[in-house]
Amino acid sequence: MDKDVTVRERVEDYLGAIYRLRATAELPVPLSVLGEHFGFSPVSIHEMIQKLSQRGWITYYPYRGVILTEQGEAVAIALLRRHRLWERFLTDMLDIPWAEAHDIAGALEHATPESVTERLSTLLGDPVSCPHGVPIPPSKRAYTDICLRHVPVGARGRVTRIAPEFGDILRDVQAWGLLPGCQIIVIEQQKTEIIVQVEERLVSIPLDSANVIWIEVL
Amino acid sequence: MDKDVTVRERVEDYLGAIYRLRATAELPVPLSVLGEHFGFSPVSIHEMIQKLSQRGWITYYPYRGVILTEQGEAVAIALLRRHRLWERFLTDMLDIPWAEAHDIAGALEHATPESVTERLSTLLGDPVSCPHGVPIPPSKRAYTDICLRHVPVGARGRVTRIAPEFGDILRDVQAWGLLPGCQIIVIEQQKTEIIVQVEERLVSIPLDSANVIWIEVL
DNA sequence: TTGAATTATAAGGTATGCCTTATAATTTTT
DNA sequence: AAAAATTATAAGGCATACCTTATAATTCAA
Repeated sequence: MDKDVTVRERVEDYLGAIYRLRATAELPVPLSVLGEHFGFSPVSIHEMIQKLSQRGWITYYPYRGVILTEQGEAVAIALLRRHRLWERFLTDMLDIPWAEAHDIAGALEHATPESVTERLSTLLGDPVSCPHGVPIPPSKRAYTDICLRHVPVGARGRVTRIAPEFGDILRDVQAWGLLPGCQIIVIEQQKTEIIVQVEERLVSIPLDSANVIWIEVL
Repeated sequence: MDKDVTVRERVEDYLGAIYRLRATAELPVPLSVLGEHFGFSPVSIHEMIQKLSQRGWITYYPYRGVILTEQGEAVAIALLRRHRLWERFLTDMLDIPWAEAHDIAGALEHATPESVTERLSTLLGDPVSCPHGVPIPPSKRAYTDICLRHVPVGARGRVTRIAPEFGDILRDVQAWGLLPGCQIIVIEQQKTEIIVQVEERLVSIPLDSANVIWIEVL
């Protein structure tokens, strides 16, 4: 991996890698997979993961791996969008071979503000796939639910999905009566947990779990 | 000045700054001028200057200032060229205001390999000045041919190569009699095609094809 | 020529992401 | 249940460009 890279770039690269590695790896993405991808030592990966977790980009499940938070995913998706658009520009308008374009896009994507991204998309005719057919993420998220952690206190909503589902989360969700479809009200948000009203009961949900429960706010 | 910047980027920025500050400052450029430009402490500037000097980018005259070596100047000029070309791209093709374009170009310029620079220049019609009329340094490209699309009307030249060769281009080129070596005169340039005289015949060439036919102007 | 201003240098500090080595905690396999 | 493998954590290091403070060398101006 590059040696000469900015802090912000590294953060983006980590988030982007986690986003893409979801496809090939299980969820959450194990640190070992990240280590292999970057070619960094397990200790270094672990260190960086701690920081990303502290800063709210990812949720870290020790001995299991990481998943992106809503914000982390937004960063990763925006990055990927910039990447694909630059790829198209380089191949379509500058006739640069795809393999080379991929690497160059990997550098340009970190130097591209939102305004340029969207105008570039327009210039290219708003393409929906990269030169090899891989989809380009749209500029705005298509789905309308947000994860429970970010539902404001007092809001009412309906559980839409549990994702990613792993470990004991399904069992917990069932115990709490939080299956998809049921209505909830967020009562209180604390340091480590969120208090939610389900039917007539109050349930206390750890933040980690709140990260994988998705709500459509009503 | 930016805080989050790569080592290589910082080196380029120093060389670029020295190059530009020659205009306003005397020669050699005093470190105090550099310090003011970057907003860094004199000690930091001095430290960096030592390193640049050791690495052969600049010559340092203690108590006087610095001048670029031949290599250092080459780096600075190439950087400036990339900068100006990105500015033109951002303003001409993406309609981004110049002030903003300047800053964005300042980021993109560090992520742009030679190949992209030259193709970008071609795409823009090999402009010779930035959006505000400041000259764009020419590339010292080894090859002397330019692509047919940018050969001025009336000019005479010889076909040097077909690149990149793809699709049916070779067949078309043969049909037109435009094989490498043959002489041509550009008669007329239209929206979608270029009229070229080959031997005694007039040939109409689509712009797409004109992009891959390279001419040495005589 | 002498004093003031500028410039150079030395010494020590911060932050960051990477490294290695060693040990502890947990999970997985036998 | 015990052994093996994986994962986490602690401790100490490296490189880099910036910082401040303090002192030495040189230039410039009176």
